[in-house]
Amino acid sequence: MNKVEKMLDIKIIRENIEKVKRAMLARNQNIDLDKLLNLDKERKVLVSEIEQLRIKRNRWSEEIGKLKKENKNISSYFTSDVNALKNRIQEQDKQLSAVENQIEDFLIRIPNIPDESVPIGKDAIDNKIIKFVGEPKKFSFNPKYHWEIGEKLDILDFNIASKISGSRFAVLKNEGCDLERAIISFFLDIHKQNGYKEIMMPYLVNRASMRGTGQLPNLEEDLFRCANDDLYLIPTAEVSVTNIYRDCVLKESFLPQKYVSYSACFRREAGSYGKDTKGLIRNHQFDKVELVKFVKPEASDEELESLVLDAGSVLELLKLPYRLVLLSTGDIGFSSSKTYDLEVWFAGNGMYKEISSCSNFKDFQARRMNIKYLENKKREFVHTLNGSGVAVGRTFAAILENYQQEDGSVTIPEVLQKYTGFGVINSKK
RNA sequence: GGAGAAGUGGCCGAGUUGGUUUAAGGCAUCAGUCUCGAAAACUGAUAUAUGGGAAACCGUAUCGAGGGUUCAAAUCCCUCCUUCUCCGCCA
Repeated sequence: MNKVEKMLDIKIIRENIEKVKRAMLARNQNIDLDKLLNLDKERKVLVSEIEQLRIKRNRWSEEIGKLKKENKNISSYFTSDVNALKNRIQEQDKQLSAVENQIEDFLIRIPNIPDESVPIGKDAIDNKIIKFVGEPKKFSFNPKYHWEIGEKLDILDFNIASKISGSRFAVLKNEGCDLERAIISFFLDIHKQNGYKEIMMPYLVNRASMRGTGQLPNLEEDLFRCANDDLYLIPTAEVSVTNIYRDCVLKESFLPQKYVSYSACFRREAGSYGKDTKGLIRNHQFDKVELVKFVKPEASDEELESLVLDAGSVLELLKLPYRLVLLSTGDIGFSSSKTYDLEVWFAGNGMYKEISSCSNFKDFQARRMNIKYLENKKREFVHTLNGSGVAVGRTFAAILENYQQEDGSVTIPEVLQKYTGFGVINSKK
């Protein structure tokens, strides 16, 4: 299987070398593609040499087999040539697998090619704001940060969290628990109404799954790993859900498949030491409702747009102001071809912050995972997409900040009240 | 964690003394014959990847994964994975 995956990938690079080079440049990636192509040529030569040797060997063996069946003397066939042939094949085979390993190592680290509609840019500064939805509320007082509000209401506790686990963890208490569960249920219900099937997946996955969606090998340092069992904690339900169809051939009529999945997510947040150290924004463990789609290639552009609408719909229903941003080539993730971020308004900071990331991976993940479908009796790779629908912890925080009242209480968005059973969280003090 | 059994093509299932076996047989699917039409029956086709070729076609690899023995492995040896059964332990 791995060999298949390699060769298909390299075929595309071989045939579109200039395009791939430009794409890597746009991503600020320094990958020696010429070296890769040389390895590819080397591979080709070795393969055909080995094939020639095998043809010889197979004919020879066949001959011996025939004679043996007829009980004829075969000793004359065992000349030193036969052994030489065998040894030669073994040697060449070793060389080949060394070359293939090098190619594999190259390919697995090459990111996806950005879609043509993605703005070229160095980083987040070159992202393009598409639209604003809803308007930030004007406060007659100085709005507080969500962790201040939450601790005062005794629904968040970071002291206990750091004692039990360390920094970047949160403990939810009292109505905080209700609110968290309410948000999760609300998200799931809305997305199910929009045609997504709910699924609950394992939080621990193997290496192959992480490679499939593209977290490995490059993002290893941002993953929690259980060394004894060589399992990883998922940084997003995307990993478990997208891998459902790894090594599968789907019927055309089966597509599109749309899933919604709640999960806890785990991230080491290596390299973000200074950022968002307080509150719920950047924790090692957080809840998220994820949307995942498997679609036919010609549908994926459109499916990304509808995915963005589906993610945005829950924010609109919660009446949380947000803006939609198209990420530049310098800011999109490793596996993605095109990504929109939804950034929700945080009244405390007075800024928009990411609450959902919706991506079209095209066939990038499908190639890694070998997910195909039958198109006119031919097998083609599916396209995969996913997006948060949306991050639960950040929604919790956004509600606190946007719905805070001057007296320190927080009102609950109307659509959530049937889930929480209450309309306001008051201070107990 | 301990003991045992098994993993073959879309599915079922042969193969177990290594040798014209990519793999019998059945089911399913597709096409054709027959029929007014259908069923039945009959005939034929039906894996994937990759290399060569305009094509017909030819080659190579693949019988859970990886490695080994051999001129030759689905068949022998080693490691790993998965599933099932029994025991133990815990929810």
